[in-house]
Amino acid sequence: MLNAMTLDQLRVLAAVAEEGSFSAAGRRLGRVQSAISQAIQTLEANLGVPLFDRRSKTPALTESGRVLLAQARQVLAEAAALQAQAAALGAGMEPELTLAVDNLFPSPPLLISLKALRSQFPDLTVTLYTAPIFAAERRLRDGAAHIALCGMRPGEGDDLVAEPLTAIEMIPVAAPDHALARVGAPLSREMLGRHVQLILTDPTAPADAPSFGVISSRVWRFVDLGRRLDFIRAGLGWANMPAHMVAPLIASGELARLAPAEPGLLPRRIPIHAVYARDRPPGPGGRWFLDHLVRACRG
Amino acid sequence: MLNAMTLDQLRVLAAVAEEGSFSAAGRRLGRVQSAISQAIQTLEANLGVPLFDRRSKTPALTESGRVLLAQARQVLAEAAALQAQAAALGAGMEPELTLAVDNLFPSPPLLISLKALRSQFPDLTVTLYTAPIFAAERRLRDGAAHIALCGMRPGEGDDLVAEPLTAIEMIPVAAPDHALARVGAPLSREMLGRHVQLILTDPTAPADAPSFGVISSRVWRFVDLGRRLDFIRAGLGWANMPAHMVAPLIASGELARLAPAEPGLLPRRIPIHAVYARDRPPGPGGRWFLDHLVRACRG
DNA sequence: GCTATCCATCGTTCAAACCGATCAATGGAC
DNA sequence: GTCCATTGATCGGTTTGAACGATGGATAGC
Repeated sequence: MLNAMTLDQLRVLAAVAEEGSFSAAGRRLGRVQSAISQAIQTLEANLGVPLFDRRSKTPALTESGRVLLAQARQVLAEAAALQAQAAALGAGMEPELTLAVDNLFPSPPLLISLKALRSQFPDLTVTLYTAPIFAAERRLRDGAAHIALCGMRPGEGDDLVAEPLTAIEMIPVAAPDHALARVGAPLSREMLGRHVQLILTDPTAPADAPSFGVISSRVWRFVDLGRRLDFIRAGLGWANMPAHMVAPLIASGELARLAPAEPGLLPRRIPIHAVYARDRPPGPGGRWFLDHLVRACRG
Repeated sequence: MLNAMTLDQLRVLAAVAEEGSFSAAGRRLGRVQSAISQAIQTLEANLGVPLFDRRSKTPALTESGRVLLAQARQVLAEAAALQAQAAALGAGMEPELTLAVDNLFPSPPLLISLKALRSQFPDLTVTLYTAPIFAAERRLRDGAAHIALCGMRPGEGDDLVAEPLTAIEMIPVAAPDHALARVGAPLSREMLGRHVQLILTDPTAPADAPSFGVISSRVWRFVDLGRRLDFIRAGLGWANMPAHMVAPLIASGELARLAPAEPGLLPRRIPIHAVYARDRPPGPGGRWFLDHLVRACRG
C-alpha cells in the first residue's frame, strides 16, 4: 500500500541513527538485520528521500535524514504521549479536569496547586473557567465543570458535595475622600444605603436570582473584581471587598475601611468550598488537586 | 505483536470520529466496515481503553476517546508534517538553511524576508547566526553556514560567489561634546588619530587578521554594535557607524557627524553581498530568500 | 411489523513483514 | 600483504495479520 509510513519504521529509523548500524539496531529491537534493512528501504521508498549514506561501512545519516529524523522523533514523542495518556486513563485517571473558580478566590494558592498538579500529572488536560460570583456553581450543575471552587448559597446542595476549603474575609471599603469614610462613627444601614454600592453580579444568571449583602438602594453592578476596585479607588462608591485584595491598600492609606454599626449587616466571612456533583466525584487527579489545594490554602 | 499502535489506526479513529459511524468511515477510506471495526478494536486493545460507546446505534466517543482523539490528531499532524518535509526534500529543497548575518546588516529587510520565507516554506528549518564583523564569511568557509550576508574583504573569494545586495553608508560620528565635534574645520588624519577610535573586531578571528578603516593609534575594540553606540554617546571616542543606525540620532542632535579632510580616509560605503560557496549553491529555499531580500533591500 | 442501517463476528484470501542463509565490501589486526 | 570480523544487500520460504465478504443481532424510523 502506498502512503504506508508506519510508526514502526520511524522507530527503526531512530534506532539505527542511535546505534549507528543496521545490525546493532536489529539486536536492540530483537529483529534480524535484514528486517531492519528492508524497513529502512521501504521507508526511504515511501518518503522518496535517501536517509542513509551507505558508501562507508557504517551507514551515515544524510542531511535530509538528519532533519527527517528530528521530525520523526517528534512523531514518536507525540505517539508515546498518547500511549502514556491511554495508560493513565486505563488506570482510572479522569480524561480531563475542568475547574470553575469563583472570582473571589485568591490566586496564589490556586496557582501553586495548579502548578503542582501539572508536574504531578503532566498528561492531564486541565481547563479552567473563571466564573462571576455564584456562577461557578451553575457551571457544575450544567455539567461544564467537574469541580467548582466557590461560595455556596445557603440551603442548596442536596445533589452536590461541598468540602470546606477556606474562608474569605470581607471588608467594606471606600476611597479615603468618600463621604462615608469621613464619618467617624459606625455606619448605620440608612447611611450606607444612601450611597452607591458597587456589587458583583453574574450576568449569565436568571433575572430573579436572589442577591446577598445588598444594602443600598443605588447599586452599580460589576462582573470584574479588579474593575470594581478601580471604581472604589476613584471614589465612585463603596463595596464589600475581599481582605486579601484590599489589605495592602488600606495599610498604605489608599483605601479606607468602613465600620458598619450592626455586626450582621454585611457578610464578614464568605466560606469557600470545593464543590462537585455527588454522582460525578473527582477522579484521582481531581482528588489529588483538592487535597493539595487544602494544604495550599492553609499554609 | 504487542505495542503495535499504527498511524493507520489513528487515521481510522479520526475518520470514525468525523464521520460518526464505522460504515461511513469505511466508505471514506475505501475499506469495508468490518476492517474499520477490527482496526478500532485492536486499537482499543492496544491502548487498554474503550474509545467508542456502541450501545446506541451510532457510536459515540467516550470521554477517554475524546482526549485521546485530540492527541491522535497531534500525532497525525506531526506525521503529515514529516511527509510534507520529505516531499519538499524529494523535490530538491535543501533540508535546512543556515544564514550568517553580519552585525552591520540592517534588521528591517532581514526580518521582512525571513518572515516571508517562513510563510512560503513553513517546513524549512532556518537557523541564523549573527556574526561579528567579517566573521560571517568564515562561517561560510568552515561549512557552518550556507549563505552569508556580509561585507567582502578585497581580493578574496575565488571559491565564493558574491551577489551584491546593498551598501551600507558609513558616517563618522562622535558625541556632540566630544573634542572632535567642536572642531569646525575638516578633520585631518592626525587629528583623528589623536583620539580613541571605537572599532569593531571579530574576537574569533586569528590575531594576524588585517583591519580596515583603523586610523587612530588608540583603539577600543567592540563586538557589539549597540554597545559601541553607547560608548560613543557617552563621549568616550569616535567611530565610523552605519547611517541607518545613527541618522535619527544626528537629526535629533544626540550625535555629531564628523567631517574627515581626505575623502578616502575612512570607508564611505561598505558594499554588502550575499555570499555562498561555489560548490554549494543555495537550494530553492535559499534562492527564493535571496531574491526576496534583494527586493526588500531596495524597497 | 417492516425496512434500512448499524456494528460484531467468522472463515478465507492475500500482501507484507520477518526470518535465515548467502554474498560482496569494508576496515582493522597481524 | 593476508586474514578475519563485521556490515549491509539480496533472495526464497514462512508466517503473520489485515482486508474482504457474508452473516446475524440490534436499533431507529416509518
